[in-house]
Amino acid sequence: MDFHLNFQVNQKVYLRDPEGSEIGRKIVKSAIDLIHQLGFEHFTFRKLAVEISTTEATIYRYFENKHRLLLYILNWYWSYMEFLVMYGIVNIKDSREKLETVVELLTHELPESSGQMDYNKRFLNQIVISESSKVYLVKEVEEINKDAVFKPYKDLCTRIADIISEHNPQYLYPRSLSTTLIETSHHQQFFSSHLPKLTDVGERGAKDFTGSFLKNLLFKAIE
Amino acid sequence: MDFHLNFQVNQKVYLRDPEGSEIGRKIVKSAIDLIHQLGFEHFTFRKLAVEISTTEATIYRYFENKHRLLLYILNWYWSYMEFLVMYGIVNIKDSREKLETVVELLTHELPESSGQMDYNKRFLNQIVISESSKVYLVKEVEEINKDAVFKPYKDLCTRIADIISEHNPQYLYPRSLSTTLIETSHHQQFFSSHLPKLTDVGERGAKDFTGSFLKNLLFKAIE
DNA sequence: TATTTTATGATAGTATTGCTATCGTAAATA
DNA sequence: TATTTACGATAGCAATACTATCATAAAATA
Repeated sequence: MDFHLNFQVNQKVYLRDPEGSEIGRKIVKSAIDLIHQLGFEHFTFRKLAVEISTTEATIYRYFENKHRLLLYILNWYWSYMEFLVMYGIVNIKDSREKLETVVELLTHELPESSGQMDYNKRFLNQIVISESSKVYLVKEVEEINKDAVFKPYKDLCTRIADIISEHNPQYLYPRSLSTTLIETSHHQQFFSSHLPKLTDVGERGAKDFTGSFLKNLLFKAIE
Repeated sequence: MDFHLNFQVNQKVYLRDPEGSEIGRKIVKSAIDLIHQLGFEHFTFRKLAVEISTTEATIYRYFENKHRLLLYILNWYWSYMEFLVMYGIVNIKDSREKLETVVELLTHELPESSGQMDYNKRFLNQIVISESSKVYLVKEVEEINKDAVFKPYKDLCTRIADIISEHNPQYLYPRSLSTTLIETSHHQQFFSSHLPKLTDVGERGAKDFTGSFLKNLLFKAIE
């Protein structure tokens, strides 16, 4: 049996659905490669256009600007992560075990899905770690938020918060703890790799270390 | 008695010391106002030059680019915060009380220092919340780090980590918990103000809420 | 006091970025 | 077959991110 994973990204994020055409899919796929390679600040539509042998004009027909393209990529990631969380905890009865699974998912490489969505998962993971906060840490955040473009992030937050509340209905900060897990998984991984003195990573790998730290933090907070 | 608070920012951050001239001080002061007003992405040296009636060339003689100027502002903030932490816990014996003081400092407005450094503290606080991660979340982070320009952040991290270890010498992640407190104080305040559904803020103010959440998180983690 | 250094302003210029507009053509659709 | 549409090609423009040069005023030094 073969099945498709299809995450419908909010229409407000794009001008023309990139999933709907060969070139659209190439834009997103190559954008992931190029943002990973150059960093978001040095990434431009012109460079992307050269990379995939098309023109800036074509890319602008799909996305208003590079911020929206990054938002598209992150929406896809957040939706995928929510799916992985739901898929990962199905059949698990113990809420503690569910939360352990969540932390593992947040701190380890994305699985190579068998589907046709052949984004480079390692690059995507790096982008989430290094660039994701740039989509909301902008002056226009509230204006942007009106289009519900952060819904996938909020949904993921809610999903994890629900498991936290299931484990401890008395805990007062399930949503904040949920976003703290997500954001902390990013910056602890980033610091572990690039500014290790800001962490206690030692000789361990960034992902394992971050996983241990987060589990400790999480369970102490709610148990 | 009157005394000067003077934080010597690492020389690698600037080309010419802005503290050493009238126009240099005006550059930093107005940069804080303008970055707060426009957001870092929309902030440019040209706009700053117009604002203080000078030329781009003059500003470029002080700072290589706007990233370095932001780094200067944050170095000043981190040094000031380290001072406030040291000053705030002096004479306190109880390590728990010390940590409570730290969280208060991290989540509340900076005091208007009596000194001559008349940066707008409210704006500075907002900049730290919204823009600080942009100085390290860049592709060139390791190259930049070689100039020790993150030392004030690391010093602040160490200072808080030391108090954590004082309170609980067995705790395994004092530095990571320290950076998590700092970073979480930023994004929980940001989310509380702009994307409140990602938090449990309710009717409370962003700062009080974040303070409560962080204290709960911190003491559960180490006690 | 004379002289040199230094800081700034004025002006110019260049490459890149971010974005819009127009037009022709090929492919898909009606 | 007619018509819509998607894309490529090309042009262009305002803003950004710088760099360079030169004159002058002020400050430091001889």
